[in-house]
Amino acid sequence: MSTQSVVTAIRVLEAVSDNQPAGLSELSREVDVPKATVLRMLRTLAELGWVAQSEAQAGKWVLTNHAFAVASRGSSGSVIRDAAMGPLNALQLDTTETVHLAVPDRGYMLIIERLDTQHVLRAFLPLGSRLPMHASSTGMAYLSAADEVFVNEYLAGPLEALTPQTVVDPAVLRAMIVDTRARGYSINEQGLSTGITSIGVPLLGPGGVAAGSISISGPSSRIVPAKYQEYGEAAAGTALEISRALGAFSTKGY
Amino acid sequence: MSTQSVVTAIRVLEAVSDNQPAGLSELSREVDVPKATVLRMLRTLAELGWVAQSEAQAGKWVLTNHAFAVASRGSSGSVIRDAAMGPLNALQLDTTETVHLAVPDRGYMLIIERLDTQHVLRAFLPLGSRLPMHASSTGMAYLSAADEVFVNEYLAGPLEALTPQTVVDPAVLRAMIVDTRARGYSINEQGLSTGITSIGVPLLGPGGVAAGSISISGPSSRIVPAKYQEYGEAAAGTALEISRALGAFSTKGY
DNA sequence: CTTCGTCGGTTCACTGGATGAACCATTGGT
DNA sequence: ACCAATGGTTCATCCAGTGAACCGACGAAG
Repeated sequence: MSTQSVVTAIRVLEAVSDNQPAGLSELSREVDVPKATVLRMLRTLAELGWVAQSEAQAGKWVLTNHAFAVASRGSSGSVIRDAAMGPLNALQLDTTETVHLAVPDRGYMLIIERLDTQHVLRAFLPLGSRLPMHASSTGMAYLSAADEVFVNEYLAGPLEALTPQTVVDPAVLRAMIVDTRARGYSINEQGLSTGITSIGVPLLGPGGVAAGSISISGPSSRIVPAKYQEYGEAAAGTALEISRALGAFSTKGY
Repeated sequence: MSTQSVVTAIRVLEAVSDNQPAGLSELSREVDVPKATVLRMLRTLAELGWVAQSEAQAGKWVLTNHAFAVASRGSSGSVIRDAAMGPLNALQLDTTETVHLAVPDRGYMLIIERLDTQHVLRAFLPLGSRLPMHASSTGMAYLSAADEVFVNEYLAGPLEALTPQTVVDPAVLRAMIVDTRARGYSINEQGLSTGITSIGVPLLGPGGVAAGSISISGPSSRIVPAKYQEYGEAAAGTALEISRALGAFSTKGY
């Protein structure tokens, strides 16, 4: 509506982010705004240190680290991170498996922290990875704590299969969410990546609303069904601790 | 100069980032722009999903995770990350200590990846942390590979001491940079955090320009002088591999 | 070698979107 | 009851943002 130049600028910024080394005409097409305007936006954003011309390829634009710095410093995730790091550390040491901390972003789960296993066989989810909710244990855990409206909306949308094992049937997913609620933790067997299994538990923020989730992941050869309960309960205990720190159960309410 | 509304919007965004749950008047003062304008910016940014009103405290504004997602997805760091993860993984397994990947941002080093040690005694630098260059091994390593102009500029600025051991004398720092160049790695003994020692090596990008750095860190009780050389050389080897992957030495030139 | 299509980047007259002083309603401290 | 903050609204003024048309350069195709 208002401040359309700002809207354009941000859309340009996001377009740059999506198309990494992006050319002017390319961006102009993407955002559907005249080149002159796009260029002005890029110049302005460059002055502010958010984008820069790629040194490798003249004329191509890239995001700078500054954008990342600003976003990560202030992200609402940082509150969660502060509350979570201690307990997560303990959980990682207990289970010896990789532990993730994720927060929701528009239907995806965003990995904002990771504590690694000491095992040689280990998988990586780079910081900033976006995982579809239905294909990850963190996502399903989050959905199990999210309000019905959000869940319905999400399940109504297109659900991509990342592996042959990814569950994309809304009815089945709904049943899995119910199971997750009853059990206290979600289980994802190779739905995100072949050979990887993970266990997720939701985190609650102030007022008891879903704020994110944590997970324990590892190769399916190590994270076997016999361990699900042990890991699930360990993660649930950790999540409870974090949620409490976030003020999920404080009488102060919201 | 131009597109001042965009400038204002971004400045508001950064102000929100810096003051976490920030109030309207507070931001107005910070950015030195009338409340009405700030509010319009906030509303626009909210429409775009970059900021939101805190649920906990009405009227307070916070960054959303979406900002983080956009920035981290497109960050120029992602190119480095892709090139670095493999070699870093090997380095972590070799040394068994915590390994960091950092990129520069306006005089700070930004931690964009971390691979954890398996030791119980371990320190955390949350992902997204900003470390002053002169107080970190990653920073000094970066400076050792950066061009003179940048180094002079940085050393001319205010240099904060984070611990009693932090070196803040420009002349001493300059000597340390020379040493780092000769040695191939930087050493930081408790200059960032008491009890933590770390070894850093710069990464070079296309054209041989400094692009970031990696480090090995751990408690000073484990990272003792006797190990400096071993770790330093291991890190240097890893850095060389990453720099090569980044095209630092490709004949293709800049 | 010429032509064509694309690229990144520039120019400039027009106008509608952005601006900010002054305003209101609430809240909390004394 | 008062005062000084807060978050949020209004609206006349005007200048910043817009975008069609332009340029020179490059690469592929004829």
